[in-house]
Amino acid sequence: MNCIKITIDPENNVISVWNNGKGIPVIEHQKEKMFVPEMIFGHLLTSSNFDDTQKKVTGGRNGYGAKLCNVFSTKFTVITANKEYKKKFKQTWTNNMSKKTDPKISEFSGSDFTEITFSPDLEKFKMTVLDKDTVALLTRRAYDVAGVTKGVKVYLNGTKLPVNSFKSYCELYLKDKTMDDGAPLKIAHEVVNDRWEVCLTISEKGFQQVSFVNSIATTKGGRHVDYICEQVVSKLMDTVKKKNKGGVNIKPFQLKNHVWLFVNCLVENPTFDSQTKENMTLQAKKFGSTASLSEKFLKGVTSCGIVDSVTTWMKFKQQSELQKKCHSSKHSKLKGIPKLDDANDAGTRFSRDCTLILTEGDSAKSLAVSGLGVIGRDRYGVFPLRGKLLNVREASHKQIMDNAEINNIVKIVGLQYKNKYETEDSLKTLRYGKVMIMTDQDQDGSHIKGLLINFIQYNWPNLLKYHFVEQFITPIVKVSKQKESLSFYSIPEFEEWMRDTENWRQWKAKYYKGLGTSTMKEAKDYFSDMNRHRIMFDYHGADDDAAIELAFSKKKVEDRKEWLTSWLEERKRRKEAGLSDIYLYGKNTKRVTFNDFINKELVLFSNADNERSIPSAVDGLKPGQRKVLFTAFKKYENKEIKVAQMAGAVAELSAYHHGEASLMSTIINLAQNFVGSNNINLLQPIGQFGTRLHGGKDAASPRYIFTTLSPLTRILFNHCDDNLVAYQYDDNQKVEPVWYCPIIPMVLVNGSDGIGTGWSTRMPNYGARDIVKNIKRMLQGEEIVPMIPSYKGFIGTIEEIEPNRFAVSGEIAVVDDNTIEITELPIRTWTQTYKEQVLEPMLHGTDKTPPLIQDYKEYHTDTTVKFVIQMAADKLLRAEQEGLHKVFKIQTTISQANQMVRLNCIHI
DNA sequence: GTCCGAGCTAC
DNA sequence: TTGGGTAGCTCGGAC
Repeated sequence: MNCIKITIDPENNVISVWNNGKGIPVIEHQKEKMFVPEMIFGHLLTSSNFDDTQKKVTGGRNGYGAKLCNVFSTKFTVITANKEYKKKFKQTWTNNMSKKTDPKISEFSGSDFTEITFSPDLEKFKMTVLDKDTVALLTRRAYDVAGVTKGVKVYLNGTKLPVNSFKSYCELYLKDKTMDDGAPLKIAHEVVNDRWEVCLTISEKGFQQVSFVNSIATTKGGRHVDYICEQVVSKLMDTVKKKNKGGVNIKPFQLKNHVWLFVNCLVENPTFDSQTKENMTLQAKKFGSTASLSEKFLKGVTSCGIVDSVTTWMKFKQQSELQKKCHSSKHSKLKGIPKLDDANDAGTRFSRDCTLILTEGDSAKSLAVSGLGVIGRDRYGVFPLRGKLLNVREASHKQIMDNAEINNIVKIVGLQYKNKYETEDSLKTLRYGKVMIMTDQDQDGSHIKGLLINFIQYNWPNLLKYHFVEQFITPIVKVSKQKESLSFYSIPEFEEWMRDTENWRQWKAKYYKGLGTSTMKEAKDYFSDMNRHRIMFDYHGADDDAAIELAFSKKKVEDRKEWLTSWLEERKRRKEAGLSDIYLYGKNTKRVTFNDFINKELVLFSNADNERSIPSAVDGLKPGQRKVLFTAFKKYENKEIKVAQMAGAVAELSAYHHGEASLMSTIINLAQNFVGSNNINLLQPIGQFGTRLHGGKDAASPRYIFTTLSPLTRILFNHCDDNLVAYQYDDNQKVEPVWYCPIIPMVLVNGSDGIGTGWSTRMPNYGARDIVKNIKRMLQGEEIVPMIPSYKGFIGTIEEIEPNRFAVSGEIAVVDDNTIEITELPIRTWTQTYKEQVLEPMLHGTDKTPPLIQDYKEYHTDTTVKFVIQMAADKLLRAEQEGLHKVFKIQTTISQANQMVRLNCIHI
C-alpha cells in the first residue's frame, strides 16, 4: 500500500476511505458460507487476528472497529478489488447494518484497492450535520495516518497532504510556535530502530505528547510514552542537577512538565484501556522491542531549551523561596529570633530613624547593650553575628536559604529580596533605617564588616546610596598620663603620634585587642560620643561596586593577586621613603567610601590572611607555628606539657592574639606523625594525636594530650642560630623571629597547605634524605637531582606521570579468584573515609551501579591498612581488565603546581 | 561539592 | 553548672 485517499463531504454526510493495499480475498468462507468481505464488515465477532500467541504489530484485534462503524451508519458500502482472485466485490448495508444488499461480484483486472463509503447515523450521535469539530477531528486523523505510515501518500478531498514523515508530521504541531526569544523551536528527532521513532521539543504548557502505537493515535499516551519519557527525563535530571548544584530540589515530574514528546512505535499485541484506544496499557517488557535512545538524541534533548527553561524556572523558584524568608509586611514585634535586642521603635513609623547594631559575637553585644544605656533603646537594636558571615556572592541557593544568620538579618531589618529600594521613601518599609557594624578593631573584624557590606551590596546596591550601612569604631590604642588620655583608631596614627611626641614614653599605652578589652564604662564613653565613633560609608556607584566585587567575587582571584601585589609594593615604597603607613581612621574621620574601606582597610585583612596562611620559604613555618616553636625552644625543650597549657604559654610568651583553639590545632598538627602528615614532626605526640583512620581528626582533646620538643628539632634548628635570627617585638615584648633557619628546607620536608587571599599553597612532602643529598650536591657545585614527593611510612608508590604531576598509588593485590587485598591507600585518603565512600557503595550498590563486591573485612591497625575484599570471580576479572587501581579508586594525583611560599619576609 | 588549615564564632 | 563535643563561616586550587 502506498496511497490512501480520504474524502469527507459534510454537506451530503458521506465519508469515504480508499486505499490501494492488498484487497480482501473475494471468496466464500468455508465454514461460515459467506464472502470474506461481508464477514469482516457485516458480522460481529469475526476477525483474523484473535490469535494472541502470534505477535503482530497491527492495530485491530477483535474486528470491532469496522463493524461498529457500520452499525453507527445509515449507509455503509464496501468495495474491494483483488488481483489475486481477479474479482471485485461490492456490498452495501443500511439502517445500522440491519439491512444489506446481496454482494455484487464482478470480474476485475486492475490493481488491488479497497474503498469504504459510509454515512454516519447522525441521530445516534445527537447531531444534525457533521459539525466542524468532527470534520476537524477526521481531518486530523488523515494527517495522523500520513505522519505515522512510511511511504504512503495521503490525499484528503483530492489534495495530497504535505506530510511525508513522522518528523514532518511533528513539525506541523510546532510551525507556529517559537521560543521566548522568537527563534524557532529546536527539535530532537531520532529513528531509533524500525519500530520506534521519537521527536521531542520543549513544551510551555505542561507535559504534552502525541503518540501512535501501530498507527493508532493514543491521545492519552500510555506505557510506550512513559517508557521514552523516563529515559529522557532521567537524562535531563542529570544535566539539570549538574548545572544546579545546591539549588532548589527538582523532581522528575517538574522536568516532565517541560517536555513535548512525539512517539511513533510498533508494539506487539498492544492492549488498551478502552475501545477508543487512547491509552496503551501493555507493560514495557512485552513491547517486543526496546528503544535505547542514542547519545546524539539525548544531547539534542538537553540542548533543545528544556534545561534552560527549567533553570530559569528554578531561579524564579529560588527567588520566591528566598522571598518567603522575608516578612511580607512590616512587623513591630518579631518572634523567634534569639539574642535579638530589638529597638522599641523598630517596625513602627519611626523605623527610618532606628539603627540596628550588628556586633561580632556575643561579648561585643554585651558591650553594645551597655552602651545603649546611654543612647536609649528606643532607636537602637543590637544583634550579634557569629563569626564570619556567609559570602553570598557566589553561594549556592541552598546555602543562602539555610544560612541562619543571613535569614535573621533579613527578618530583623525587614528586607525584601524583590524590593530594589530605589527611592528613599522605600526605606520606610524597613524595620530599621540603618545597620551599624561593630566589630573588633582588627583585621578579622574588617573582614566581617566587608562580608556584611558584600551581602547588602550584592542584593540591594541602592540601599548603600542612602547610607544604610555605617560602622562603629572603637579605639585600638589608648595612651594615658595622669588624668589625660588619648585614643587612637589606627596603629599608623599612633606611630605618628609617638614620632611627634617627644616624651611619649611617659605615657602609658594600652592596646585594645578585641572589643572585649573595653570595660563597660568605656563602652558608655564610646556611645556618649556617638559622633566620634560612628563612621558613615559613602557610596559613589561604580567605583565602590567594583571594589567590593574585587574583594569578594570568586571570579576576581587574579585581580586580587594584582591588588595585593601593588598594595605591597606601595607599602614598601612608602617605607623606603620614610612615610608612615596609610590609615583610614584618623582623629577627625567621619566618613569613608566603600572604595577606601576595601583598599585601605580590608586589604589589611587580605594581607594578614596571606601572612598567616602561607609559609615562609626559609623555615616552612606559618607565624602561628613559629610562635609555637619559639615557645617550645624557650620552655619545653625537655619538659612534657599538656597541649592546652602549651597553647596558653604560646599566647603568653609569643603574643599570640587569636583564639587558643586554632593554636591548639596548630600544635597538634605539628606533632602528628601518621602516614600522610609530617615527615619529621617537630613536636612529640604523647597521647592520641590522631591517626590515618580519620586523617588526624580523631585526636583527643588538647586537655588530655601532652607534647614536648622532638629531639630532632634542635638538630634541624640549631641552638647557635638562636642569637642570630631577627626577633620581632610585640608591645615591647620580644617574640618569635621573622624566620628560623633550619639546616634543611623544612618547607620541603613536611610540605604545607595554606589558603590565603588571592593565593594559596599546596606542597607535598619530600624525603629528608633526598633533600640532604641534593644539598650536598649543591654545596659541591653539582647539578641537583629532581625529587619526587615522599611520605614517611608510605608503602605505596609515587611516580611522575608528567612534569610536576605525580600519581600516588596504594597497594592492591589479587589473592585468589574472588579475593583481593588492599594494603595501602594513597596519601591523604583516610581509611575511614575510604571505607565509607568507596567500599560501602560497592557493597550495597547505588542508584546507578549494582553492588560490585560481596563482602569486606578490615584488619587495620592505627598505622597500617588492610582490607580483604570478597567478590564474584567474573566481576574480579572484569575489574582486573579495567585496572584494579582505577576500579577501587586507590590512585590519586598530587601536583607540584601550587607551591607558593613567602619570600618577601626574608631580610638578610 | 569536597578537602585542606588558620582564623572568626556560637550552640 | 560545667565539661565535652559539634557546628557555621572565609579563602584558592585541585579533584
